[in-house]
Amino acid sequence: MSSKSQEYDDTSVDSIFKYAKKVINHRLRDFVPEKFLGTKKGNKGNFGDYLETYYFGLKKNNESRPDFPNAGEKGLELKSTPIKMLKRGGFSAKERLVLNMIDYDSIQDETWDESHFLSKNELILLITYLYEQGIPFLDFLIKYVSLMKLEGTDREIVRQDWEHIVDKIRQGKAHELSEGETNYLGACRKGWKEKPVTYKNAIEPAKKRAFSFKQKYMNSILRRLEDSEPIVKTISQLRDNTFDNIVLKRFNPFKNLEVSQIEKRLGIGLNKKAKNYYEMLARRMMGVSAKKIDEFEKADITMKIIRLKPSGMPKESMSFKAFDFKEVAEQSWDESEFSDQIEKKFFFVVFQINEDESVTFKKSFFWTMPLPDRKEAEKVWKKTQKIIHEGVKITRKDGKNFNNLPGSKDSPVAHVRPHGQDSRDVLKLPDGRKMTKQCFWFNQGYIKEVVANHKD
DNA sequence: GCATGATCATGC
DNA sequence: GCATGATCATGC
Repeated sequence: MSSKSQEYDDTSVDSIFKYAKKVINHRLRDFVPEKFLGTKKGNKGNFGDYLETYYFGLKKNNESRPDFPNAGEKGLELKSTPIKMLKRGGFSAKERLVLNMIDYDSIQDETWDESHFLSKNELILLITYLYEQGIPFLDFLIKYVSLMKLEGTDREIVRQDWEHIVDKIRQGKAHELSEGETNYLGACRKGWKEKPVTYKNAIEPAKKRAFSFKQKYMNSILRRLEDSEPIVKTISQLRDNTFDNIVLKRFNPFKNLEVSQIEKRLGIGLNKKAKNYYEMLARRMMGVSAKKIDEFEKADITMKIIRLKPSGMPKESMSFKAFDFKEVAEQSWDESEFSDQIEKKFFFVVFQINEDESVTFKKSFFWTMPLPDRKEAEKVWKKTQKIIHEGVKITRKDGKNFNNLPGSKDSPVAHVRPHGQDSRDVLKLPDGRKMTKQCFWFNQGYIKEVVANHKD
């Protein structure tokens, strides 16, 4: 066992993954012992070698088994891959991910399910780092650590690629192989210095090749890793426009457009049934396809979707995070989560439900809650705290739970209502009883007012 | 499995 | 059409 054997359990994928994640935002230099620093130049394989040796404590070997043979069902393979920064901002995969060498002889007897390829590459621990020209590989910043499992339609297309390559080899035509004839999995040249080799059924000797995930495929993997993306991609945009204005302007072309028209214009097809449909749509309208908006994350801006009924009344109240009864009981208003949440900057994206049930984009605007309204919310919170102290009255009727926490009639601004997976999703009250999880909500009427008061 | 934002369902 | 309890879809 290696000196790193204390750090993780090499039979557990979870344990290895957890240990691996600690390298995010670090550089190899942080882990490599002093005496091994500066001995080598930026040689290609070095990043991976150093990572295996000095961080994971693995002995370099030429075995064809995965790097962690005992982890999971088929083992876990460790791979590292570079990405590069694009001039227009954002990142892309720098190169293909080279996998195992193709053995032209033995592969002819393999089936996909029993293939050496699959046994080695079904589950990969992928370490993604930022390549920068002119700096030593020891200083490349590690950006992502992810488990890359070959599954779903990707797996099927890779299988078809694999079958295609193997067929060609069985026909003795390995020398004709090119990367372009397959989709995600390519047979790339490897060991170009070496002479072409001959093999069973060969029509003529063929250059050595390895399986690889194509660069474009690695790009798609990268897209899945990047969970946030900025709205503003270049600095020049910010020279004569504020960030807020740039965001608002993005929505201009969609004003009063029906949502399917918006999708059409954006060239996308979103799942209309998803509960986050409008949130996804709003993000795409801003030119962001990642799950999170970089600037909103950094500025702690809360984006909320509002759908107005024809009457102008929001279709729903606005929910916040479920609260912990004990926390509300013990905290002061100033340290409460709700006071934190409502002091944030909000970004509202408003859609209008029309009489014919079509939905159009109406407007978007930034908003902070005025102090008098925050005072009112404070009252609701304090009332909630008082009721929790006194013991919430819970009754059951028609199979439903009812309680005496502040309702929407008790305040023009906010109320308390359940917010859980279902009625079995409960939390403990300070007195030990259990109650359906609850959260604070902005009243529909209050949101209506906020939207109506906003002049554009 | 759970947290979260969002939405559904029902009674009055 | 509102008030309120309950639940869904997604992401991690």
